[in-house]
Amino acid sequence: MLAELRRPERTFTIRQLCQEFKVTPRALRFYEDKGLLAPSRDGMNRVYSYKDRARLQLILRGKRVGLPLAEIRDILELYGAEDGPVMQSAHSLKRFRQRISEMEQQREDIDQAISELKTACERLEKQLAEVRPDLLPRAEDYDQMLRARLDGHTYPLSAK
Amino acid sequence: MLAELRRPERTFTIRQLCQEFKVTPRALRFYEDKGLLAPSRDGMNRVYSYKDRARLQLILRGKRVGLPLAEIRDILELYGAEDGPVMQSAHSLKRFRQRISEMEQQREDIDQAISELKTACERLEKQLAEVRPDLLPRAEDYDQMLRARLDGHTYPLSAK
DNA sequence: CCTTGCGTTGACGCTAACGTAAAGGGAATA
DNA sequence: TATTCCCTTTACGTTAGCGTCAACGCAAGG
Repeated sequence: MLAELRRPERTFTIRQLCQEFKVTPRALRFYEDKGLLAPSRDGMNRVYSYKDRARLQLILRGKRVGLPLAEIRDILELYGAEDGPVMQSAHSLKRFRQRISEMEQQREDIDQAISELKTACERLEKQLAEVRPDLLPRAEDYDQMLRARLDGHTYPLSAK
Repeated sequence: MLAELRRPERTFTIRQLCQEFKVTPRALRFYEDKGLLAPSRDGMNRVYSYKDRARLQLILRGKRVGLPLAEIRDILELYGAEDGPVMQSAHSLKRFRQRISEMEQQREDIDQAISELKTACERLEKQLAEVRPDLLPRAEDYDQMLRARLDGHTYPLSAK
């Protein structure tokens, strides 16, 4: 009984999660409809637990790297199922390994794209500096650049 | 006149590019329709140059990292335009910088996802080893892994 | 001449991932 | 009591990115 006041006892309304993660209620209900979330209910209303919140984080991360919801759902199931028919697990294993190598490829693509976009931006900036120096990025923008850079590898928390 | 026989004189039919990059003619025409490609013509027929091929590579890479075609088109225009209205370039510059930091975020997400998927796979594999060792990956699968790794930067992946 | 094969341009179809009302329940507040 | 929120479900609308015919042109081969 004492152990239960840990912390993860907190729950969330749909609005709270939506504001925190910048998504719409429609999206959350949609994910639920597709089997990615399964919040409990208080009467009619949805009640999201800490675990649900964690799942939502995973869902959104999956989305950012371009996974379709169906894939994300499969991955989430993998996390929550030590059980289940083993044959299916064996099959999942293959697919996940494949996913991994795909994502490694994707990582390379991103690195490439980033560096190319960077050099292209520099070129554009130089050209702009010659013709219209007044249009160049100012303090405001550098501020944003710095924040991005610092958040990058100093604060592993980020997630916004 | 002598300089013109460099190499990039080679051209490609729509089929050739499609086979090389594992896309359909429909896709190429679609990209053209959306302003991402502009091959020359031999009568009615499309003739793709080396530059067109290069653009296609960029398009596909963009797709793999999750960029919408419209974004990719803008980026491609950035590469080919020293000219154009400067004001627009100034605006583009901001957007591209933003894109860059988005993609850096995306890179982190992918790294996270990869390592999580890897540990999940290992867990699953161990569990499988105890119950059904006969279902574990065999030579065949390693073969496929190797191929994936080697082909890595030659072939796209898609998710169909 | 006719088929085979690769090319073309519409035009309609389809899936994913939501957006956007429409219509209503239940609680708190004016 | 009436208004105001926040929640619910059902259902149709929308956008991106092609897939899939349909109908036709042209060139080579049998």
